[in-house]
Amino acid sequence: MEEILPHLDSVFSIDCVLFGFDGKEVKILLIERNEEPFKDWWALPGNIVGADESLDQSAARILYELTGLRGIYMEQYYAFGDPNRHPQGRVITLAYYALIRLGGDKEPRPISTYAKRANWMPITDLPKLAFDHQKIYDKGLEKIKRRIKHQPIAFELLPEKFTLTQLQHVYELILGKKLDKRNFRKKIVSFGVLKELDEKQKGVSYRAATLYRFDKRKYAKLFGKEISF
Amino acid sequence: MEEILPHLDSVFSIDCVLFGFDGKEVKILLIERNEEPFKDWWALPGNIVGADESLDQSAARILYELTGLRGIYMEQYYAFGDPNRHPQGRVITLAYYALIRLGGDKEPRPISTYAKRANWMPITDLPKLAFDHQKIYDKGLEKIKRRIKHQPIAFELLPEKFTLTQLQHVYELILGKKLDKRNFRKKIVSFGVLKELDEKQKGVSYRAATLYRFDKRKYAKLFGKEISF
DNA sequence: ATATAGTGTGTAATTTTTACACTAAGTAAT
DNA sequence: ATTACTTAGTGTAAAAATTACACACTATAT
Repeated sequence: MEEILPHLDSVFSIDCVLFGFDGKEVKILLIERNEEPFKDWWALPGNIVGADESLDQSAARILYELTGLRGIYMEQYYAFGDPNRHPQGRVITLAYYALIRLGGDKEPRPISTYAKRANWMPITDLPKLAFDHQKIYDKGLEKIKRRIKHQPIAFELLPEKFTLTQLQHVYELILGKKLDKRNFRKKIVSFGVLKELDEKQKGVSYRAATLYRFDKRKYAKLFGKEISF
Repeated sequence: MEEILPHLDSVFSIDCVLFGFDGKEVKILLIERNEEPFKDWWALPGNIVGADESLDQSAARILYELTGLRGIYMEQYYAFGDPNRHPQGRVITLAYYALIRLGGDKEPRPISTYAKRANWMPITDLPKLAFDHQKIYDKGLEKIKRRIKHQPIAFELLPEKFTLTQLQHVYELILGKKLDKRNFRKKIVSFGVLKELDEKQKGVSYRAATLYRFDKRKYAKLFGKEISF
């Protein structure tokens, strides 16, 4: 139930944890603030929700403004609204995470006014974050860990064609633990959402691995079935 | 007559899906609106987030005002913010669900201004809901289904002392499917969070079942381990 | 005493998960 | 062309978890 009350001066924003994977490391995109409060601190990218935007649209816009990317997998995961989380007033923020394959053209653009610059930072070595952004990040990572066990979202971090070792690598980095190669392959293949290609990895100085593709059609059919690691 | 809308970027509210169980049915608490828009429609209880309230506090307040209950298990689960979800302006709402044991003194109180009355309605037979509240409810049920499979929240719907059959009943109602009695008991007991009491059910005209209690201490120790149905 | 209604229990078959190590294939250096 | 190097790719046996399934027990009511 909602009523329109005249007294509010609360601000509603969206903050994004943009997870990226470059083949080596999992990173998130942080911006260096150019404004008080927390000037010169690193922070999660975020913005006020526009008057005519849906929440998803707003999140997508923030991502687009920062990276030039569209059509990225994003998911709302938690609202943070402690009355004191923002030193200058009441700001309720809704957190989204996104999964992005890095490399090539997908570097963040040089940025708007409120940030000096943006950087992909490895999640293994993050700076102190502004506001309650550490908490927001932590919860995001937790959510994504849970999610990756049950839904095939790891593909979103990989190029269209990838090897099973790369896929396993993503799982290991996000879950923060080693997985057994044979069991991993057995399981991931058994879900039947991978399409083995007639193509091999290129440019490696050892035996080239077979490339696979995520098969969205097959996945759609399975939907509802859960997977688990 | 046209209402004059304050000039606001957005209004931020909380809506609650209060799940209750009376031993027979799973119900949710709905209010009958006494104001436009959607006057005379049934709706989820909700309210604007107060200036000095955290989100959890706000949800707890809404629940308290309606039921007089405190200390109830509540969980934030999703924000709804379609620009047109409220006919009179932009209202972003954050949804919470709660789990409540019904019976005895826990009936909803007669209500404040915006609602004529409040009623526990069985989820198997809900009326048309105001705004996008059907969507909010659907998502809440979905979340709770997932949650009940992985965390011992079903206890929140039961009295302190309960029988295994009652517990199974709750699972069946929420998951929407029958479970095997022997397997259910085997599994739920194996988690080790139930304490068998020296007491039997009373007032039944057949063999009385043993009563159990949920053991929070044991649960705290297990935490992190997931359960699954 | 008998009918009734729900309680409480075990096992075998199947499926899933886990642990574990070597050969194959390609590249690079000599 | 031989060798060294590096990662790809594969199977099996043991253990654990899940499933399917039916009947005797116990308390009450008549």
